[in-house]
Amino acid sequence: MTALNAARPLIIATCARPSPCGGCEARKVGFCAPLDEEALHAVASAGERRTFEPRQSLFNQGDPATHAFILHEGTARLTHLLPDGRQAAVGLRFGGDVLGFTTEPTHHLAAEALTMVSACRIDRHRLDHLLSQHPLLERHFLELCTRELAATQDHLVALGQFTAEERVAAFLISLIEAQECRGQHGPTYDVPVTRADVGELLGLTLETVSRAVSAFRRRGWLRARGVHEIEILDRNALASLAIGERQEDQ
Amino acid sequence: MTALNAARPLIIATCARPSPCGGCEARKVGFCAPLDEEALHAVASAGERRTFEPRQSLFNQGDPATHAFILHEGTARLTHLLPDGRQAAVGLRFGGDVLGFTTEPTHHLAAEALTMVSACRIDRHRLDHLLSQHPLLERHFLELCTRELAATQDHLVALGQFTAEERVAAFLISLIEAQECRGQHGPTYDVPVTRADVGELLGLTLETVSRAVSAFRRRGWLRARGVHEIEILDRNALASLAIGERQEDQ
DNA sequence: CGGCACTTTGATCGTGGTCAATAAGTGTGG
DNA sequence: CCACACTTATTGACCACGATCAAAGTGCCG
Repeated sequence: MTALNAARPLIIATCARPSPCGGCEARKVGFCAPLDEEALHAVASAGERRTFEPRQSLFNQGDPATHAFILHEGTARLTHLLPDGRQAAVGLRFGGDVLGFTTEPTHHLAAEALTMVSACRIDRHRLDHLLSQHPLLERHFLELCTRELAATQDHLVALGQFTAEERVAAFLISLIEAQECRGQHGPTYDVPVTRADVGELLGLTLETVSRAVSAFRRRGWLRARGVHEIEILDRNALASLAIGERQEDQ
Repeated sequence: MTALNAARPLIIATCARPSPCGGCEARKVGFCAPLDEEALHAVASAGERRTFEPRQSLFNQGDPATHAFILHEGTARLTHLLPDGRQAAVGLRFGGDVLGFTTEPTHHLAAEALTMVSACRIDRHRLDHLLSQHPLLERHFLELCTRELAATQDHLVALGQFTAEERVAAFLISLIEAQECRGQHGPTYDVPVTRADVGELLGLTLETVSRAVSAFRRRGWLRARGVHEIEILDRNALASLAIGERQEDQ
């Protein structure tokens, strides 16, 4: 058993990562981070800026995959609907992430805004062309995709092996980390999703999610500040659950 | 509810896909498919061919990610070990797939051979260099990564929403499809994994996997031919479970 | 204030986990 | 070739975690 693995919580969330370079807001994170001027301009002019209301969909499952989206502001989630009506959420996406970039002719997932979202909608063919024109851009896409894959694999491990409380803890920790990556610090974080949304992300019912949060609150690990805001009181306790160290204590 | 979604089973398996081009065996599928002569030669000479016994590991969780592997022959699996000893499997990988290609300094997953495996081990820096030299190669990597992501998302949906029998059915169907992609046809397929392995892939115990297979056998959906070989008798029944149409019938 | 969506909590049930015993393969050496 | 050890698979009995069903409770917006 190779014990010393750098354990990390499930990441439903942060695929794009911050980069040290400064400049305009949109460039600090993810997609726009290390691109040269030319590529940046090419992408901006090839795409079309759009905004979406909360719960509005960027694209639906089954839609022809004619466009990809680059998320600038806000939070979105990717969902999959099963033939019998069950719905699963595959992850959350934030500023800097790319959505709907697929090799298949139709979107296999739907993308839905959770908050106000501003995104750049770009034609797939034009994007492919841009990728072959700008090696840096293509490299950047490969890196984003690799990270997104790693995050999805973490999520998969969590759904395969974690208990309900571990999953909820992992969700909270990765939500926090996503916000810290984007400059939101302090013990208070906002939770832009309902209990039902969290349930769909974690393969749990909304009641089970609620019970887990209540249990954390009862143990003094967190406190509710308004409905969609939480204050973390014992991050270590949550983090320990979130990486899959079984709780021996109470 | 956009009903007409092209439903597909969970794919723990096939990321590389066959390509129409002929030529040497290694080129028919996945990694080596559409590469130009030059890139192909460059990769072959930069990497080092290695073979692995069943249950031998290509790399371990926590190892420095100094090399990536291109799988030529055989089946491998990617696993993650939790601090408390629980183990999860993230997927199976076959000929043409790339393993251990990560942006992080260490491998977060382990890769283990299930059958005899022949793979090409290549230094990460040299690979990065090759990628920037050969746009076709980089494009190919991006495509593989995108497919692997889609497969992992399917897997995730299955672990989030499927019952035990649905998961096992989905596993069998995707195993079959992976073999058909690689030229193995006929109603008989081999299952290069133990019940415990399947359990780790599906977030189930080995007993539950065994019960599901027994149930399928009892219903006349399949028959065991030797230990690691099954004959599919009613593929439609399995496929229906595998895409998440709830079984009304017994 | 009413209406509505979301959350919390409780009671009960069922799927799948756990523990255990047996059976069936698989490989090794006598 | 069989005996033996060992791994893997099957099946059963029981139990627990989380789903389901149900009913308050809470916050938000018109």
